[in-house]
Amino acid sequence: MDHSRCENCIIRQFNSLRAMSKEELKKVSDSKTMRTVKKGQPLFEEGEKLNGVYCVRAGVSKMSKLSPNGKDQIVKLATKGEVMGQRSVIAEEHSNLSAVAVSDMEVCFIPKESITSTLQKNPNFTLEVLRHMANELREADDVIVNMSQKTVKQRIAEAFLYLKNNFGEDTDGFLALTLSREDIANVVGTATESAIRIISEFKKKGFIHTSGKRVGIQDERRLKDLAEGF
Amino acid sequence: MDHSRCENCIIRQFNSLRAMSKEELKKVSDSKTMRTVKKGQPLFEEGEKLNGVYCVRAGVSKMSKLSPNGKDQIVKLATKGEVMGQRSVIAEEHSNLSAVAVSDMEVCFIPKESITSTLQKNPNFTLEVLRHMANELREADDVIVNMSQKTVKQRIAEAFLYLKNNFGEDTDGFLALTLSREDIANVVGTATESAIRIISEFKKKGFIHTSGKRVGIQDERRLKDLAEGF
DNA sequence: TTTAAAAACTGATATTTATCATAGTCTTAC
DNA sequence: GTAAGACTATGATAAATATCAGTTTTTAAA
Repeated sequence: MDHSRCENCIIRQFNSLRAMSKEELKKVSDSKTMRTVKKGQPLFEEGEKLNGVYCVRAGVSKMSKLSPNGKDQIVKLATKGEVMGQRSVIAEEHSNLSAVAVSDMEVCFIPKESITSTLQKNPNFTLEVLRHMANELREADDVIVNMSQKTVKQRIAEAFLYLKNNFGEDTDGFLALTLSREDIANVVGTATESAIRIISEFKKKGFIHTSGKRVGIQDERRLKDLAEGF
Repeated sequence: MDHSRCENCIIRQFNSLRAMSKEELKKVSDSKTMRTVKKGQPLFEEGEKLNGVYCVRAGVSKMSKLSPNGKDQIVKLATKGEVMGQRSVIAEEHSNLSAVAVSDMEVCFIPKESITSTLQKNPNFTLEVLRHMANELREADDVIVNMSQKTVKQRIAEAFLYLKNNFGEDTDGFLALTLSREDIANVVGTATESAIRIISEFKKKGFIHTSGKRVGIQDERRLKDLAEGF
């Protein structure tokens, strides 16, 4: 079985492409191009016109927005199954976010015609995309609330729990996805030094253990309590 | 012409209901119920199961989420044309937000069956809803970035400009939508006292003028500069 | 119109977070 | 293996924001 064909791709089950028909998938598969992206490399930039979407087969990308003062707010981490750029293609806008790989990635680029034509013809697909987007919108609402109601300490605790739940741990008990301190700061929206300070504090208190930039969770219970405000 | 019928309702042009067919609109119109909501009254609560959506004909509602510490973050102000509760109905979830009128409202309650059945049958409608939601998602991303990268002062300046652009001014030169200081604080995610202090400062500097809780914009240029970080 | 309640305001202070400076520690490319 | 550059770490300080306590003003109900 040719796993480079969308028809046979398991990843599809995680996203709205599962609502496509066999024929539609064949067309997508014929038009798509595979691409590997090394850690640190960009997939696309804020303001760029996207001619298609990126379906993530492996690895993780940060999606962020740069501010005039040089800070880069990470809005979302896109991982296996995620279709990046979908929002911009649907709204027919230039991208509102930049995407940069935070680990080596394997992605499929799907030209936007494949997507938009299926949106016109297959109501099941459209509905499936709509459901996905409804979920993303709730998640975004939650982030807004967290940003405004939780302290930096709580947000960092939450970020570590999120990383564990979504990307798991390696065999040594460290979080499988290692982010730089700067990226962690940009996820929770604080200064890099503040993030580092709080990470040190968590380590001293025995919530986590670290080795270089790697972080492992030691006391999930207390991290959770902190994140929830006890 | 009967303006209580959706077919003849102008408001429809502002939202995804414009993609409905004549027959679908008739069905919606037969199943809907009109309701007035006084300022301060709730439309629905966070966690509530919504049996339909609310189409706003007049007035404004705040959509917010309560945190354990008692703060209420306002995520969105819904106004004429907005279809409230759509996200929850599509995702088949209980509402993630509460809705409370901030001015006297007139809304139409549309049972969810009218919406979901049209979503199944009319791809144009589904696509239209999808486009709307793609826009809401970008707006939510923008709020996240503002929350984390701008100071409270900048966010309050922005809020006043937003209120002017979206709701206009009355004949006396005050913002047509008057929010309490507490609501303003909850929009920008700060303590009520902090918001009041900054509003006083804006007044002293001549950016705005006030009368009771009402606020009027005096120097839009400088407010804009402040909001953008100059 | 009076009056009680709610909302707006102000000051003092505490806490949180950012900024600047500098030192140590990892990587990575040669 | 080592040197340069990038990242992590920590201290000192400044700035932003929250909290608490109280006063004044506004609003709305009797």
